[in-house]
Amino acid sequence: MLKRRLQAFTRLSEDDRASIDHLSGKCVREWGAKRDLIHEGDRPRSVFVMLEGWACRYKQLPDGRRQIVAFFIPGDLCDMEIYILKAMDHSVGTLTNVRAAEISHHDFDQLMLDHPRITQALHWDMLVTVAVQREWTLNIGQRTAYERLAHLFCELFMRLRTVGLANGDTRDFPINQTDLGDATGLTTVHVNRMLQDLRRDGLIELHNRQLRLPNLHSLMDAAMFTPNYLHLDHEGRSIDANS
Amino acid sequence: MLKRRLQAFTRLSEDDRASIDHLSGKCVREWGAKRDLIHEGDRPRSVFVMLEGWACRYKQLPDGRRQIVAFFIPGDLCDMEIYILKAMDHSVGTLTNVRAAEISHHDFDQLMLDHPRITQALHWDMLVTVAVQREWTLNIGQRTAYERLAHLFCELFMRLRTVGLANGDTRDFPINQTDLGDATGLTTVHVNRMLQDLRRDGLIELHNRQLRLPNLHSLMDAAMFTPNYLHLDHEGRSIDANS
DNA sequence: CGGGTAATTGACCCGGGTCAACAGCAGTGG
DNA sequence: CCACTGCTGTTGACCCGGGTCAATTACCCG
Repeated sequence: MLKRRLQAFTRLSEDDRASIDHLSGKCVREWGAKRDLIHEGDRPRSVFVMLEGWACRYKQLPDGRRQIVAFFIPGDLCDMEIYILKAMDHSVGTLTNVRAAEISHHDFDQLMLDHPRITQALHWDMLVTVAVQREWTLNIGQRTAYERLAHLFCELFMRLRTVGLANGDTRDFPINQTDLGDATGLTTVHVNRMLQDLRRDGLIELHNRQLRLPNLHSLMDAAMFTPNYLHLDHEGRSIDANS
Repeated sequence: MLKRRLQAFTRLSEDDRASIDHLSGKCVREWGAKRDLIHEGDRPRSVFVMLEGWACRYKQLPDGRRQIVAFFIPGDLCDMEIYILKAMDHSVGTLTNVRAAEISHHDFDQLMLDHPRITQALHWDMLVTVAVQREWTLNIGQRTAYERLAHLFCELFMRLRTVGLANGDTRDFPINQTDLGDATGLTTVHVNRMLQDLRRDGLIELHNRQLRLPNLHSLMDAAMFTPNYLHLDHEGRSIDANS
C-alpha cells in the first residue's frame, strides 16, 4: 500500500519496491480499536506504516475537547518526520483494529540513504500531508457543517482510491459519527442530521461501514472540493478513471 | 531574522550565518499591503525570506470565503518546500508593507548542500510549520471565539520573541480585525466583541498596532495555550526570559 | 436474553453571524 | 485649512446554524 501510495508520485524501481516490502513485513504489530500508538508528550520512537485499518492524529484540550487533525488509512506513514523533535505534540490512536509495520529510525534512515527516489517520494508525501492539513483548516474555518462533511467524504474517497481500496463507487468506511464529529469540529448529533441531509440529497449512501457516492460530481460541487491539494498530478500516477 | 529563527533550533557556525546573510541580501524586493506574492494555481517559483512586515498563506472558496491558514513574520520562510509540486494549492499575500529576499531554487539547494546544519534546521522549521498548522486546526475546531483569539495572541507573541521582535511585554502587531477574523474563522464583528472582552478582562491591550500582554500567564490559561507545539526546546535555544 | 456501542430523535438554547449604520482618523488634494 | 475619501473599528437589533440534554431505537455479539 505504501508502495502504491508513493507510486502516485513517482515511479519506483524493482529494487525500491522490494525494499519497501521488506521493511513493511519486518515488524508487523496489531492493535484493537481506540488504542493509542503514541501519546502527546511521549518521545517519538519509530515510524509506522499503516497496513490495515484506520487511525488518526488527534489533539486534546485539558477539558477533554478532542480534535482529530488527520486520518491515517492503509499506505499512510505516521510520524516519519517527527523524530528530530523531542516530544510529540499530538497523539496517534486507532479508530478500528489496525495492523501496521513498525520501522526503526535506523532502518528508515538507511532506506532513504539507499533509495533516493523513495526519499524524494517521502518528501512529496510530507508536502501533501501539510497541504491536507491546510485544507482541513479551511474546511473547519469556513465551510458549513453540510459542506464540511461532504468535503471530508470527497477527500477520503480519493485517497482510498489512490491506495487501491476502491470498489467502483463504494469504499469501506469504518468511521463512526463521533469520530466524524471530532474531525469536523461538530457534535455527533449534528453530524447525524447532516448525514441525513446528504442522504436525502442523494449525495451519499452510508450503511454498514460502507460508503457509496452515487454522484461524486454533485458531491464535489456541494463541498466545493477540488483535488488539487492532494497533488496527484505526477508522472507515476496511475490514471484509472473509477476503480 | 532567519538566522535568529534557525538558531532557536540549532547552533550555526560563523560560515553558516554568513551564507544566510549573503543570500538574504542578494535579491531584496518590496511589496505594498494586500498584494499577492504568489497565487493559488501558479507554478511555485522561488523561496522568500521575510525580512520586514507581515504576510500570510490563505485559501479561498469559490464564493469568496477566505481562510488565513498561516501568518508569516520576519524570519519566516515561504514555500521553500513547495517547489517539488506542480502548482500552488494556496496563495501567499502581504498584510502590511513587506520586504523579503527572493532566493532561487538553485541557490537554495546549494545552500543546503553546503551547510548540513542549515539543512537540518530547515527540516526542523518544516516540522514546526506542520505542528502549528495542526494546532490551528484544533484551535478553530474546538476552541470558542474568545479562546481562539487568546490562543492566537499567545502564539504570535512567542514567535515574535524568538526572532527578536520583542519589547518587554509588547510587540508590533499590525493586523486588523478582518484578518484576525479570517485567521480564526470568525466575523469581524465578533472579533471586535471578543477583543473588547479580552481587554475588559485585562488580558490584552491593543492600540495603534501595538499589542501588550499585561498578564501573559492568565492569557495562556484562558487560551489553554502550551508552547510545546512550537518545539523551542532545543540546544541552540536562547533562553531569555522576557525580551 | 443481556449488555454495550452506535444511530436517531425531539425540545430547547446560545454562540456567533448578519445587516446596517456610525465614528474615528489618516491621507490627499484643492 | 478644510472637504473628501477610504479604511478600520464599534455598536445595536435581530436571526440562525449548530450545540445541549436526554430519551429512544437499532444492532451486534456472546
